[in-house]
Amino acid sequence: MARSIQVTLPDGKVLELPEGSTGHDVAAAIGPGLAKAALAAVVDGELVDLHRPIESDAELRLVTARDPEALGLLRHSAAHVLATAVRRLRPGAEIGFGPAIEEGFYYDFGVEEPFTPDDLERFEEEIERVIEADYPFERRQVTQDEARELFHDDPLKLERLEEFDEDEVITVYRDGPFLDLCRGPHLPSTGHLRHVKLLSAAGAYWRGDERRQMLQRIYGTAFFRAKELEEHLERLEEAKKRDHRVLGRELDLFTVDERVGSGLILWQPAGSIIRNEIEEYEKELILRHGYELVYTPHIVSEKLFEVSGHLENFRENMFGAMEVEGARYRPKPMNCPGHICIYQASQRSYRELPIRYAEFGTVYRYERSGVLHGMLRVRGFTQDDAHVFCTAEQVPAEIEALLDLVDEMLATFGYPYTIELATRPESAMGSEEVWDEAVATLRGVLEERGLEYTVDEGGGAFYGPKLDFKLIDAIGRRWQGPTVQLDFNLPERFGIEYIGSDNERHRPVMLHRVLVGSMERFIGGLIEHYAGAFPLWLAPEQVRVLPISEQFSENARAFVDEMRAHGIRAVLADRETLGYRIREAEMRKIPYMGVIGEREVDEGTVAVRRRGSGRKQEVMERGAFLEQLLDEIRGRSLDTIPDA
RNA sequence: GCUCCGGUAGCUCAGUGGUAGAGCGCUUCCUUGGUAAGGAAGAGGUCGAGGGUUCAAUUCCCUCCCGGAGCUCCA
Repeated sequence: MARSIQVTLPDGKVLELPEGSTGHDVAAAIGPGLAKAALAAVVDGELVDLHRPIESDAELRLVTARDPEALGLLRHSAAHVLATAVRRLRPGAEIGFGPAIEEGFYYDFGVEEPFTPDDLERFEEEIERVIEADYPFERRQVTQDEARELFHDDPLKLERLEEFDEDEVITVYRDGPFLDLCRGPHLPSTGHLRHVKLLSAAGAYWRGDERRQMLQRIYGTAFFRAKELEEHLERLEEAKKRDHRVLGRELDLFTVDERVGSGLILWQPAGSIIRNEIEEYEKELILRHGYELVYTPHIVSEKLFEVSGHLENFRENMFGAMEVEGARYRPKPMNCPGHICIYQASQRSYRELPIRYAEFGTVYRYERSGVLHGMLRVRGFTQDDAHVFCTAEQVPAEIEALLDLVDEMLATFGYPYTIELATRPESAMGSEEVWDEAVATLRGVLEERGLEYTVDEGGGAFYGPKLDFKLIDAIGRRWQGPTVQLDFNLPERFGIEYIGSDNERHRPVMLHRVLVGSMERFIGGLIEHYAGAFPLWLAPEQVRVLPISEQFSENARAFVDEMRAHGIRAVLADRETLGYRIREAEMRKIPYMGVIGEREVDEGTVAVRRRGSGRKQEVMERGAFLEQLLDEIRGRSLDTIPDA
């Protein structure tokens, strides 16, 4: 007779079951509905298979499709089922890794011939068959020797096996014909899978190492409900429609030209308006916050980068040197050394601190051709860079001020955000005490403000901890936003000093910070965030005035001129039919159309049609409309963003 | 940089071993239109670049350039 064990459920209820009972038994003991819905169990905090025997008294929670763990489980199992299908159709395929990832899953295969889109379709069909067969996922613990035998035909798995420690548990999972080295856990059987979709195939290095074999990776995703999969696919479609490269061309915002070079952005007039508005806004913002504007050159003597250490640490990202009269110059990859030189142009007193230098500094970095991507990843870009020199005591106040700045700025663009605190990495410079103190300072400011944040343990740069702000865009994607970085390195290297109240030399603390990061990346992201429909203050063309027929052109032109005199970017369009012009203006995502016909001329009004609002329109006094525009522009209102 | 896919008119794309097409856009003319495409005519291409095979290459082969999906890396 087996001994019995006590299983404590989340509601505190205790079940008495025979030793070796499984999560499934627990579910069955509670009710048949749950027995059907249960997918896995959390036993003493560990997520395990539903059919894993429970050896001793334990706390247990059952996982169903509704629990947050379930989706990962589903996708991991989907990866195995994909591999099952691929192995059936391509028996020779070597299997690599196949994890669940944020949006789905992937599996890497070593194959002679890369996969084609047709292959993906065939794999999807085969996946359906594997699901229908409803193979149970069977877990088995094996010895190193057994494992080697089982995977003797799978060199990639054998390599992975070598990395196991003596006492480490090795488990394999089987679903039907397919066996994989895997920690698990999995769904009870392949029949629990539903709504699996393969999305793409591309090369990926074995273990992410470019010196190793190139595998073929298949990406897919899976959901419990058809509707969720549908929505996910729609989101992908939506993202494609918002692609800043497509909108950038359609709206004439920016271009690249191979005669200029890869990764180098040419800002067309419409894009330049957006950039200029943002720069003007930010200048106003930071001058209000006590920054001073500086300018530094684009090319700099290489010696400066020897002092700064960039030549040592950042060389592979720097453009090559050019020689002038025997001296070597480099396009600058960062602005900090220049700002430090400005700091050092005179002797500094503690009375001057904090000193905050800001520059829209254009930097050039060599990026491998394969990583370039529209405006998001380029070789030349302009940072809204600033460096704060202050005393250690001033750091908390500086961080506080920065939090205000970030908050104000991100609200202006309509981005919610999250905060990450990155702490000391393995190879850090400076003593542990200095780091601990700095991290504690950052943490203290965040906590005093009651701000939520996550900690990226060991995610700091070698020279200091940082705060990262992540933006969340209109379709829920996360983007790198503002960062603040403490720097223990450059002040040392350059020997920066100030004279304290004690008349002694002291080393100031240096903060690096960016708000938008790079104009290119930020505006690229902004194009996608707004789907090209910029709020009025940023819109390259703010109002298009449409006379109903050419006989009203003159009257309409006068109104356009009046608006222009007030700094409003208004344009007259009187060529084609009214319907045509309205369509054109909608497609150009122009915030306002002003229609002028006989009635409007007689009454001195304008029929205002707002972007995206269809036939709804409002006939307004022209002066009132103009005032409304100016208010909306001055307030940098987000009102004209269509609902995402 | 690597793997795979691609490059034909300003844009989106069709097509072929015998030097090329559509839609949109552009130009001109007609139309003077009340809320998402009025009509007609026309211009526009060294079919990414170079080399090779061939009587003949935009088409087949090679190299390079550029772009895309990823890998790795980052603002």
